[in-house]
Amino acid sequence: MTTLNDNIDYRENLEVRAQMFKALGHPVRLLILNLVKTKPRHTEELAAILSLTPATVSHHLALLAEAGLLTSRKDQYYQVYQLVEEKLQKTIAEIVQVPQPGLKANVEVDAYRQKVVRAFFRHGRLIQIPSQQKKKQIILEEIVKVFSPGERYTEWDVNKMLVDFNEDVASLRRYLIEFGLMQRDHDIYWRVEHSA
Amino acid sequence: MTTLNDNIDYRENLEVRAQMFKALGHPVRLLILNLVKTKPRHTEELAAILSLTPATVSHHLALLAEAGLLTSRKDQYYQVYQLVEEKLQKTIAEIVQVPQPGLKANVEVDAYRQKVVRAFFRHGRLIQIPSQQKKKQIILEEIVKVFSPGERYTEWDVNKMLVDFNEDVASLRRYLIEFGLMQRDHDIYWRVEHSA
DNA sequence: CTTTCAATTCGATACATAACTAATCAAATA
DNA sequence: TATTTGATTAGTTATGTATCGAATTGAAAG
Repeated sequence: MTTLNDNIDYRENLEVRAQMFKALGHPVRLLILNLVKTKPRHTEELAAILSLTPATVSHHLALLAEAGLLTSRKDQYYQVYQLVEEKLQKTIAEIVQVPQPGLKANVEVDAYRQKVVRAFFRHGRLIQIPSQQKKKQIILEEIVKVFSPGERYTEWDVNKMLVDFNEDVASLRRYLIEFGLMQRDHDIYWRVEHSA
Repeated sequence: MTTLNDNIDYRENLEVRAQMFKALGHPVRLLILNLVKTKPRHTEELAAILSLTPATVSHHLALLAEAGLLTSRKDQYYQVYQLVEEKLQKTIAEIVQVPQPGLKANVEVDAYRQKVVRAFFRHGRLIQIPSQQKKKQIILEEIVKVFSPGERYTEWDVNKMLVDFNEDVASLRRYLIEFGLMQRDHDIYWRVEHSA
């Protein structure tokens, strides 16, 4: 189960990782990383090389340090910045990847389903049969739930159950077959089991 | 040699890479990448999942696509976005790395040296001996150039050459020895060769 | 213990970005 | 061909960022 705390951790993690990419998302900061890679350097030195003021460079260095890409130490008068090599060894994919792979995704997919369901059902009845396949698929999957797997139904049974959703039972019946959610043999209908 | 065109290419490359990191630098866009990773998805679907308007999601998708992280195709009514897996397989280091490693760095290091030199020399004379080691090092390295490697100088020779820079020849002589740029044996001085 | 000097912080300005609503576009269906 | 509908663009607002000059800080040197 996803608890409230999990979600907070998850969001924060996400922020931290976005922050790291944001730190990398400026040409000056990429230059700084490359300059610091050859050897540790101090603020004024970088400012002279980059033709920027120390104030501006200090700002960029702070962002890089906050993202954990640089560390700094005092040397004589100077604040010397050094690259944290390990941070650069991961692939983009490793950082982008969210911790909970399956779980979260399933919860989220429901959001779209629910939106479609809410749009087409009112008080348990189907306002209108959607013309678009993706939406049709979703509302048919909802409707087919009233049929028990394994049980057999006559066409009259089916009609009686479908009319609760919409007057156009003929279309609904046809679509349920067409989308592979039900099958028929002459007058006998049954719900199709779907594999995961 | 670095030509003007090289520098333009280099800058543009830099911009492109910064742009790619910038595209990754937002929590919503990281979520989108993760959602699209499981399967291709369309704008409206993502909007529903993320509780954002289609317009906003469209904006994020455009940034990700421009960075080459997503491709899209039309499917029925929908614009379906798909992950470009290869783009995520590189390490941060590979992307941060500038094309010209040695060359550029050397040119840039000079910027700081030149700033220091300009600050302490006027009309070829040393205004003042810097107290800070890093700066002292730089100006001494400049001064020592007047001595030819391999040649021998008496203290009187040395003084005569150093007085052109500054009256305080005693200090200059002492520092040149101290910083390992020259060596002496009694009255004979010579310039020290440095290895690369 | 005062002075020096690089680094940082502050304040201001110009520019960029994220979010929404509303308008427009373009493709698929009827 | 007209209509539907998802996607995008345009317009707007609030927030965030990059840059500089000036003021402040704090550590090292005399």
